[in-house]
Parts: sequence; C-alpha cells; structure tokens
Amino acid sequence: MKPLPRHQDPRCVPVRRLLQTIGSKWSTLVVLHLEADSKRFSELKRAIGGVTQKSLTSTLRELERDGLVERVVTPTIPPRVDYALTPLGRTLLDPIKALTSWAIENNDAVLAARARYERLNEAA
Amino acid sequence: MKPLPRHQDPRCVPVRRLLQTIGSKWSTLVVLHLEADSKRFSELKRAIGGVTQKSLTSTLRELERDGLVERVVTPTIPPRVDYALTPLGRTLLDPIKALTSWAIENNDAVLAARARYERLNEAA
DNA sequence: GAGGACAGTTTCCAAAAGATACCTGGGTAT
DNA sequence: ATACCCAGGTATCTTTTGGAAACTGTCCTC
Repeated sequence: MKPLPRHQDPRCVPVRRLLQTIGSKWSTLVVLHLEADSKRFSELKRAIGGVTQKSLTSTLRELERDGLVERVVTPTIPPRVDYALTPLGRTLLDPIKALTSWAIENNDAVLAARARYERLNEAA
Repeated sequence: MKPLPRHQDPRCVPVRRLLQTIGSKWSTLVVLHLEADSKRFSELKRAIGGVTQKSLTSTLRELERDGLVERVVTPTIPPRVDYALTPLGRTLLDPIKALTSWAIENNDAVLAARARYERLNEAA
C-alpha cells in the first residue's frame, strides 16, 4: 500500500490519461486515418506504414477501450473486421487537428530552437 | 546508421515530435502552471506536486530545447532562476487547453467506456 | 497442396521513461 | 557550526513502450 503520490492538481488525472492514450506512438495517426471512413486492419497498417501488427493491435485496443474507436465485426465468411471512430472519437478530431496544425505550422520554429539550443550547449 | 523507418505519412514527423514532448508525464502541467506568470524551479515543483527534481529538470530542459520555455537567470547573489513561457510557448496554450477541456468534459464518457470494455472482456 | 491474405497472438528483446536515493556547492538563518 | 533552501547532477533501479520474428487458423487462389 504505497501512499499514492497525490497530485495536488485535479486537472492532472484526466489530462494525463488522455495524453497517455493519444501520446502513444501511433494513435493520432490512426485517428486521423479513420476520419474519412472506417478501415480494415490491414488497410490501416498499409496506410500508416512502418507500424507492426502488434503495435497497431495494441493501439486499436486502447482506443477501443476508451470508447474512441469501434471494432465492427461483420460475420460474413470470412469474417471481416472494420475499425471506425465512434461519435466520442469524432469529437476528438478538432482538438487533435488543432494540435497537429500547430505542430506543422511551428515545425520550423521548433527545429530552429533545437538547433540554437544545441549550438549553445554542445559548443561548450 | 540505421535506415530510419520511413513513415509514409509526412504528417507523422512533426506531430510525433510534438506529442512526444507534450505527452511526457509533466510537460503539460508545467506549461499550464506557467501561463499566469514565470516561476522558479522550486515554486514549480511545489505547485505541481509529486514530481521529482530529476523529472522536472528533464521536462524543463526539453521544453527549453524546443523553444517553448525560457530559462531566465538573474545574476543576483544568490543567482535566481526563473522559467517562463516564450511567445512560441504561449501559442501552444490554446491547443493544449482545447485538449485538456476535452479530457475534462469527456472524462466520464471515457471512464464509462473503460468500465464497459472491461465488463465485456474480463468477464470471459 | 502450396502459398498468400487476413486478423491477430505469443515470445523475446532493446530502448526509453520515470522513480529513488545520494552528492554538490553556494547562500542564509539560528 | 549546523542545518536547511536553491538548482541542479549522478548513479541505479524498475516499469513501460515499441520492435522483430515466429506462430495460429481460416479462407481463397493457383
């Protein structure tokens, strides 16, 4: 029974949980790729590129667990599995896009800051 | 020289870098705490609570490296170190707040989804 | 009946993140 | 003098994350 590190800030808990989810390496890419329409597992894998089955599986499980993505099994022969954003997941698109827009627009500024930082600190 | 895993999606690179930075355990808390005014190291540490020196140090270094936070050393005796958001860092406040608002507003929905998920999958 | 697509699972492994604890070295209060 | 504040640094440990590769098992095509 460790005395849970008490974070004074109540903002911490849900915010950290969200950032944990969408901060994982592939989840935002998955969400963005599902915006237009639902996709099958290997469609997603191909579309994203560079992701292993395991990583994609666990990413999808996490998003599914949090109710952001829905796993739709169509019991045809052979069964077909599609992944789609839930309504809740769709409400995340706006904040995520705000963030990705920022990242793209300020990419140069961040890279410049990094270069400057390294110039000042590696030079020593 | 590893042949960098090439991600087809060009959105990936800057977005991943940003999420890497702000997805780290304490960085959003730091940014939010610096919104009103600059703070000293131990002020931040106390205000956030539950963070170790090492984690706070590396968080601040990362934010500084990316040009989001500025480290201001006032050469008084004893020297005094303040951390403040840069103008670039301030532009991140809006997207971050959009995300944190989402997290807080949809906290219940996410928790409900988790409970449902676990009920369905652990039950087996 | 060999091979490949689909949708994974499992095992093993390396790298990164985070926590704990201890050290520095000057300044300040008692 | 002693002990604590500030702003860290270092060393070690555990946990988490992510990647590689192999394996399942059903279906379809050649």
